[in-house]
Order: sequence, then C-alpha cells, then structure tokens
Amino acid sequence: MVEPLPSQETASLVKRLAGPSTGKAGLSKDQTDINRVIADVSKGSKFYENEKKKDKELSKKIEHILHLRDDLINRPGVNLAKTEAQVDQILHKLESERDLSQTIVHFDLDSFFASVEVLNDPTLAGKPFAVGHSVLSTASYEARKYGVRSGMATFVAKKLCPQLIMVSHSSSYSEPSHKVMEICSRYDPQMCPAGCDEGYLNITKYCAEHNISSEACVEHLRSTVFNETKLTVSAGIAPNLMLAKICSDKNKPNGQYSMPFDSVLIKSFMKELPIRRIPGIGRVSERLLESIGIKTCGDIYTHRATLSLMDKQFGLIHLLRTHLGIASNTVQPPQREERKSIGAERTFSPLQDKQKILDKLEEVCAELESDMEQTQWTGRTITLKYKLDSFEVFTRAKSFDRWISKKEELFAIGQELLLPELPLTIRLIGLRVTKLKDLRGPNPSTGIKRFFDAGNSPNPNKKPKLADSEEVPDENLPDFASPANPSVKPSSSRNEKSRTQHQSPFQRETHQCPVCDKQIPTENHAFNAHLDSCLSRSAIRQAQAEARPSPKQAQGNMLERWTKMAPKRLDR
DNA sequence: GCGGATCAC
DNA sequence: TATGGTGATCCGC
Repeated sequence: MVEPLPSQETASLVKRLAGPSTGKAGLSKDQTDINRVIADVSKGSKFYENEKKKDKELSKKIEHILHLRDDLINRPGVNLAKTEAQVDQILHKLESERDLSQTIVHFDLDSFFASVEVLNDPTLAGKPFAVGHSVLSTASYEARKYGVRSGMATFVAKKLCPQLIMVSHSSSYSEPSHKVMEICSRYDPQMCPAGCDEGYLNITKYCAEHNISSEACVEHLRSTVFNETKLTVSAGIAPNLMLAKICSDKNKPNGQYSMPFDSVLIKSFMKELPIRRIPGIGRVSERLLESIGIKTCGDIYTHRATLSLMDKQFGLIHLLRTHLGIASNTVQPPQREERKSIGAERTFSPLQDKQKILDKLEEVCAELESDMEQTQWTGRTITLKYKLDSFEVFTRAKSFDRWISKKEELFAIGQELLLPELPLTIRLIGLRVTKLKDLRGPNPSTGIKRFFDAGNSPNPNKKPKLADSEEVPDENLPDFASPANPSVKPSSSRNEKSRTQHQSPFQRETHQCPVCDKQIPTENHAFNAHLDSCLSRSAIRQAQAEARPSPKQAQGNMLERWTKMAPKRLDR
C-alpha cells in the first residue's frame, strides 16, 4: 500500500534520513540521488519508521507555528511597519557594539580519525574508507565523494560505496590530538579546545608581539602542525568565534580562509549564508525557519517583523546578531567546575528478558562508577535513559539528599527507575549523574597539561576562593543537607555566572552581556544596568506583541513543546 | 525538579 | 540483518 505523502513531507524525511551531517558541509549536486538511495535502503526498518514519526510531528509543529504567525500578524494593534522600525532600532544598537578588535581562529583537523589511520597504514591513502563500527565516525575524502558521511550506518554507506573499506578505531587518537593542541596553544595559552580535533584561539596578542599578519600566523600554525604531526589542519580567521568556525570550513581540507574585518563585508557574507551553517542551527531549526521563509541569514532581516512577533519561538536577538555576523569573541579554556553531568550508556541488540536488561544496567553502572572515580565527581541526581527497539527514547530521574558514587547505589537507583517501566524491549540503557560535587579540591595545575586532564581551573585570578570554605567537605551539599548554610549554588555565586548562558564556546564568557556580548565590568551594578538597557528595546516590542516577560537570553530554543505526547508506555 | 527534544562533536 | 556515546541546554510543566 503506497500512501502518497505530501511532497514536502517526503522531501524532509529523505533529507532527515541522510543524517545529521548532511547539509552542514557543501553538498554535492547529486545529493538528491544519494538521499534517495539512503531512503530506499532504510525503508521499512524500525529506525526508518521512527524517523518518519519524528518528521510527521515536526510537520505538525510547523503547521501550528504558521497558524500562530498568521494569528499574531493579524492581531489588532499590530503594525508591521512599526514593528520593523523597532527591530531596526535593536539592529542599530547591536551594530554599534560590534567589536572587530580581536582576531579569532578556529582550527579543525581534516578528517582527523581517517588521517591518523592513513599514517598508521599508508596503503589506505587515496582510497575510500571509513572509520567506525555500526555508525561511521569519519569518512575519507574519497568516500565522501559517494555521499558517505559521518553518523551514517555502515550498511547504508556500503550501499552508496560498495568498495568502501571499513577501519575500526584501531589507533590511539589521543596522542596526536594532544600534540596538535600543544602546538596550537603556543599561539594562545588561553586556547579553548572543542573536542579532540578542533579548537579556538585568540591570536591578537601573538600577532602583535611577533609583528606578523593573522594570515601569516595561521599559515605558520598549520605548517608547524603538519611538520610535527603530518596531519593537515584547516582554519578560519575572523573577529568572532562563530565567523571563525564558519570560515574554517570554506577552504577545507588543508586550507584557511580569512574574513575581512569590515562590517559591510561581513554583512554581505552573511546575506547569502544558509542558516544551517550557523553553529547551533540543526536540521529541525532549519526546517522551522524555512517554514516562515528563512533560508539564509539575509532572510532574517527580510522577516524581522515576523521574528519579532515570534521571539518566543525563534529567539529574535540571537538571530539578529547572527544576521549581522556578531557573536562572542572571548576565548578561554574550559573549566572543571563548569561540568554539569557525567554519564554512561550502551547500545545492544534489543532485549526483553528482565534479567538480561538488568545485567546491562549493572554493566553501565560499573562503567559509570569507574569514570566518576577517575574524574573525582559525585552527584545527587540520577537519570535513567532507555531506548526501545522502536528507537523511542525515554528518561526517568530521581534526586537524593546524599551524594551517589558507588556502583551498588547506582544500580539500586537504576532499578528503582527502570523496573516500574518494564516489560519493554530495550536496545539501550544509560545512566547519568547531575547536580555534581567536585571531590577534587580546586587545585590549580600548571603547564599545558591542564587542557588534557579535564581542566583544573587554570585561572588563578578568577578564584581567590576562601581557603577554609573549600576544606568543608560538604560545601556543595544542597540546602536541606546543610541547613546552617543556605549558600547553595556555589559555582554560580563564586563568580557571577548566574545570568550567563554557556552554550558551546560561543557564549561561554563570564562577564559578557548576553544580548550584545560587550565585556562589562564585573560589578553587579554595572553589569545589570547594561543588561537592562540592552533588553529594554525588546521589552517595548514585546508589550505590543502580546505579553510575556522579557526574554532572558539571546539564545531561544525554537522548539517550544506544543503538543503533549502521552508519556509513552508499552501496553502489556 | 522531571521529561522531552535539539545540537555539537 | 543492520543506525553510536557524551555532554550541554532549553522549554513546559
């Protein structure tokens, strides 16, 4: 029974099946054919059915958003010209705070795992091969010509490229990764690694001290990396992290691209840029934005009135800044105390038998205990995650008034959360611990090693930290556990992070206005005064739009939950 | 605090 | 035949 779906529906499903990484990089012109093959291979599988279901729900959500948009636009008192004028005011304000003074670099090793494998087995050079097990981590550039992508199931990749050579994660990647990070950190000791194969630098100081151009600096960095590791790296140079990241993709592999440090040229660059290229905009956000006519960053301006009316759904300020090509330009190493969770999960062939499922849970618990022990974290909220053989994912959580570390405890809690859900057919079990407490004292380490050993706050000036308070073993205990000391949220109160959002390095700075990213004096008064002035404009707009308090940060999630699914349970 | 969902790597 | 693991964030409730 072939039931014809609306063409939009199939198109988006076919695209969805092609995998998350499709569309991020440049797509070849016969991507449509490739997507067709992928869809055909997948058809009928449980994975496919689940993707289809998710795609349908997204379509419904879009329908709802379009109705909401029409409703808002036609609301009495709404004047689109006036709304546009107000947005233009915000744009003017944002523009006036553009900072072109810092030179940011994003570096990215070219197909890192694949390149390391070639070094270990030179016969792979020039051949289509991929690294991974059931799902690909990386594909060589030859394999990519066939449409093979990371995140793709191996059997699908083989269908696209029958000659594809599969290589399992044989080598150790950490040594070359550390070596590259060490080299890059020579150009900025505050380097921020982003995963094992990329990172951010602020080379402003380095270039000034060595009296060289940023281009020459990055050429030097890239050739040094190559000489010392035989790995090629691509890089982007720009006035902020977002642009640098986008630029590093432009001349990949083994190339670099420099953004002009000129607001007019930056804006013309952004105008044609597909929104999907913006870090943080994935396949879902892409479809949502596309539904209201936004495909490129230039379209953000065209539809600014709609976005203003639908700030709640789309996050106006963040999109406006994106359209202008404005983003954070502060680079700092990740800090240990910023960690929010630690977890472990495992996929296996679907299991129904209760005892077998519990065995898997126990394994996961043992793994988690070991990781927590090694990294010296404990926590008081435990979240169980399970995935059915239908690929639907669920979580169940519980918080405690004590710190959980031992596998026996983890296992007992895991069972408590899981057993009421059974019987089920499960293909994945995971456990995650949040509300963490650092068992390692704030013990600043020295040298380059800090990048690799999970942090250890390398910023001594940032945390004078009362010498005795850290001796109190229960400093992080929640209120009810230490009634005498109501000073919860130590990590927020220690350094004014309570109003800052960290999402990726793009917004990780400590004393930066979330609206305009200006660096603000750390005194609360100055910071809040600035923030308020920054947000007042959106407040005006909001009042007209319909109501709702002011948006508290620039980065709005586009996916407000508007349909409530029954908290799915298999009926027995 | 909990659960669902998106996103990056 | 068959589609990963870790961590973060956001939203609604």
